[in-house]
Amino acid sequence: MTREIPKAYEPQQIEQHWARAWVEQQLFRADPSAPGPVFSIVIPPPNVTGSLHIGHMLDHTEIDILTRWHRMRGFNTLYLPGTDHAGISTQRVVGRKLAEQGIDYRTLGRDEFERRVWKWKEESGGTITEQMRQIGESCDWTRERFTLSPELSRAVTEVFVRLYEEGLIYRAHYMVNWCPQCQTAISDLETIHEERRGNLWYIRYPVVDSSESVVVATTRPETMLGDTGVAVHPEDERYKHLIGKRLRLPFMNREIPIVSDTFVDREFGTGAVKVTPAHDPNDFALGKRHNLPELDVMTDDGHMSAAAGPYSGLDRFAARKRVVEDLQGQGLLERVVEHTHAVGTCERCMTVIEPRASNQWFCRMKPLVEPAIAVVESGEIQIIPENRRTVYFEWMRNIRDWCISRQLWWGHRIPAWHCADCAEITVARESPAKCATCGSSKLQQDPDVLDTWFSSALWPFSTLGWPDDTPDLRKYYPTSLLITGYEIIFFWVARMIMMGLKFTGKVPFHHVYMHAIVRTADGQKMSKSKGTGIDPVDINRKYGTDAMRFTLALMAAPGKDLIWTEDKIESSRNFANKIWNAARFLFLNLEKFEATGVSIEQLAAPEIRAAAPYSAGGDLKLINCWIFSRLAHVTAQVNDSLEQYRFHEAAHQVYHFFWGDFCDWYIEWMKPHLSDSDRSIATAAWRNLFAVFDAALRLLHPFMPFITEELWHKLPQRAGAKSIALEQFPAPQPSWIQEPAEEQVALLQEIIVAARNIRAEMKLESKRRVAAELFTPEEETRKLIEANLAPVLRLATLSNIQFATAHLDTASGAVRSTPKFELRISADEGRDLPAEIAKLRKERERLARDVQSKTTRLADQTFRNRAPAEIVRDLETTLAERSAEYQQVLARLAQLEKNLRPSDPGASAGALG
RNA sequence: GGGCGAUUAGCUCAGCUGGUUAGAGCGCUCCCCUCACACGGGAGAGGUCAAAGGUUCAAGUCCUUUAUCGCCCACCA
Repeated sequence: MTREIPKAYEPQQIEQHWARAWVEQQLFRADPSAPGPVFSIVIPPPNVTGSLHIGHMLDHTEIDILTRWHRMRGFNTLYLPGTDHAGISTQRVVGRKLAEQGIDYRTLGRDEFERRVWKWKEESGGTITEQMRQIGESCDWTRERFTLSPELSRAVTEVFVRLYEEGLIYRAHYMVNWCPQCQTAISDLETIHEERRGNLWYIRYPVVDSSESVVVATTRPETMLGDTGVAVHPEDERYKHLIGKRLRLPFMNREIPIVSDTFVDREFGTGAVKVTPAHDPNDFALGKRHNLPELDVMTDDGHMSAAAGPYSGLDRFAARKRVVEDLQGQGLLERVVEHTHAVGTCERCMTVIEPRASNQWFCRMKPLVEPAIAVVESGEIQIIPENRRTVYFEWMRNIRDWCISRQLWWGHRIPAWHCADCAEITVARESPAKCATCGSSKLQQDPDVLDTWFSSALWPFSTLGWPDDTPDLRKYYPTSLLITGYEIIFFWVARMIMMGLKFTGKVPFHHVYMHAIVRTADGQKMSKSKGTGIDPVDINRKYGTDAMRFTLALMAAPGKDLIWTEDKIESSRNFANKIWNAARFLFLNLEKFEATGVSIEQLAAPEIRAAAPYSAGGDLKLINCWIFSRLAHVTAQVNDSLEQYRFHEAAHQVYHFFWGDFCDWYIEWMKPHLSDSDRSIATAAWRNLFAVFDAALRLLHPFMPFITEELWHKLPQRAGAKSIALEQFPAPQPSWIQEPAEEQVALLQEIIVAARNIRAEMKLESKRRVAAELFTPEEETRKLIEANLAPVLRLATLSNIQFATAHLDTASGAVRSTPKFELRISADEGRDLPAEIAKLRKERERLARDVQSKTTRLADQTFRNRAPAEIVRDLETTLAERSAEYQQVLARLAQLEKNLRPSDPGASAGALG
């Protein structure tokens, strides 16, 4: 048999092959009738027109790790993929495309435009899901969903109608955030407040039939054209006498009243505030209280309307400039003061939003909030990390009604019809034939569509077939977990909880894991618009998907933002290469072994499949006990870490197990035995090696699905099996954990490292075997070393070890010691005495400090009285050990210094004296 | 204006419920292209845990204050 395995891991073809195979075989198709506990998760649906960026990769990686991990542990697992129609975002993208072709989308008309967007969706909407397939996410593609599909639209309509019937959805004339660029209302959450430097203009309004005047301060002088009043505080002595009088509004020749309202802050500006009910939320409320008329002086696209008189037709910012100039010209501008204040901008296009009173649909939130708070308080929904709960509660308790209508064409059309005859509204699931109030058939559907987040709020149950009672819904709802970024806790998470409780009576998920944000090296948030996004597909081509996944996992400590740098993925790429080469070692040597006449069938014996350890004798027994014990430990730790969403811990654990324990120690230790002339030993060694490797691959699989799948299929014992993804995650027996074996191997490792350390210091030729002497205070230790002499000698490159009966000195060689042993390598040439002395001195200082502090500590009566007895006892033991070590070091140092420079006054021993 | 978080090795970060000598990756130094891997092996150097107080027998870990830097929320013109 020939196995051609390239020297370096080349992920490209392998990944593509498996990505395709997994989808084609429908490997991850969920079966609601299958047994096992349920693990279900719905994807946070990305924008259909988007493409994956590294930020997506983080939650997709986390989701996929957990999904694969659960699946391998026997859960009935569903990972449901899908996309969001992303109203404003998509409409803007397509609008821009059309504009590039010289087409103004408005001239196409609504139906045609919608057709174009659907076409666009068909053409490019697959990008993101194709990327997901490429990176091997283990979703059930047969259950892919789209928020604007007929099925999900049906759920949206159902929810809207029910909420309307309960009076939770209403239509009202109210202040909204208007984006003049997108020409639609947007919600509070979709506006971004930016601190901007501006001015506070002080404008004088003359009092009618009087020589007096009132000065108001404003940041937006152009809105004065829409002023319908001026307000002062009722207790303000400066203005008390003017309350009820009228002012003449410059330019507009309109008389407006002075009203009193406690809302006014006497300290700010002049204590008199102009009131523009149509263009400011506070003024809107104030205007309502005082029956001031609304006067909208702007158009949908942010220009001054006919109501703005002489300024009609001007852009709002041009109008501001002109108004200020004209005020100045008429001597009505008192003064101008610099003033920084928060300006609301549209999150999509960054245009300054215009607060505007208009007719919109709203969803009443208060009645939905209470139960949604309760389930988080009770822990029925657990938010991780916990400190995000506060933010959630805070927002929920101060929630305001949600403006759900958008003046767009792309989205779920509001199922409401206006009657031309009686002006009443009919809300219905199906297009009604006549008006519910007057029976007229002159009905026209409301032109608005719903906020994208309205359908997103239903995602966990609409994707499973709601409002029908489907097997999927029964089996997989509530979902187990939601993983998403903390930036959408309000947009999405909170609303899903409210809607889930309202319409299914159940929470939509039990856990919410909020991950952090991926940033660039200079701390910027990754985003395409800023050009700081990194295309994961490029990264994957260069380093491999597994490397990227592993890198993200290594960085993903809960609640911490992570910074993406290229060197990190290099290190993960190297790890993949390490795995590859460990496999290469196994397979290449297996060929040689096979040549000696042992068949693969023998290796593929059932006990390997069960990963039965300890089948060999001699020193093999210890090392095998050790590696299986390590495996058991690490598996337990990985399970524990993943249980708590501590991905970084889990990733570190598998990394060090594979690279450190398995490659550096186990394989190195086992090498000679794999070709032992005693065939039973060799076979046993191979069996154990393959068993560990097999388990290690399964342990690694959730993190690095591609390379593990590829290598796993090359394992002789796995010939013909379908996929590692469907195999069992390592489930070690408790009996595999053997603390004594772990301690014993750790001690042998220490001896080997000590020897290597001396060799390095002496600059011995790397292959030259030298003799060593060893003193151990305990007979047990000596026996252990004798029993494992061959591997110790080999790994430490020693020719032999002679056991000493007394403490070792440094006279004839360099010594390394721990409380359990002292090791000396004697050499005539190559000793670096100054280096040894430097090292010992440092050791001396360290020990002196340590002994000192421990002595002081133990002398403290309060410590002895209050600390747990165990702590005191431990400390006494360590102190005894340290003191002994310290004495040894002093003695050795004295010797060395005498040898080197007997007359050197700096060579005196002992800091403690 | 509220709230949350960060400050640990040259760099990027771990360090959960306080208890031996504070860890990792990268970088750095030295040795080695040893028949899996130079995307490698071996051995090292490097930290008064932002500052000051406090709680405690014991603090990187808990509390307070300060400094610096982030983020989120917020209708005061």
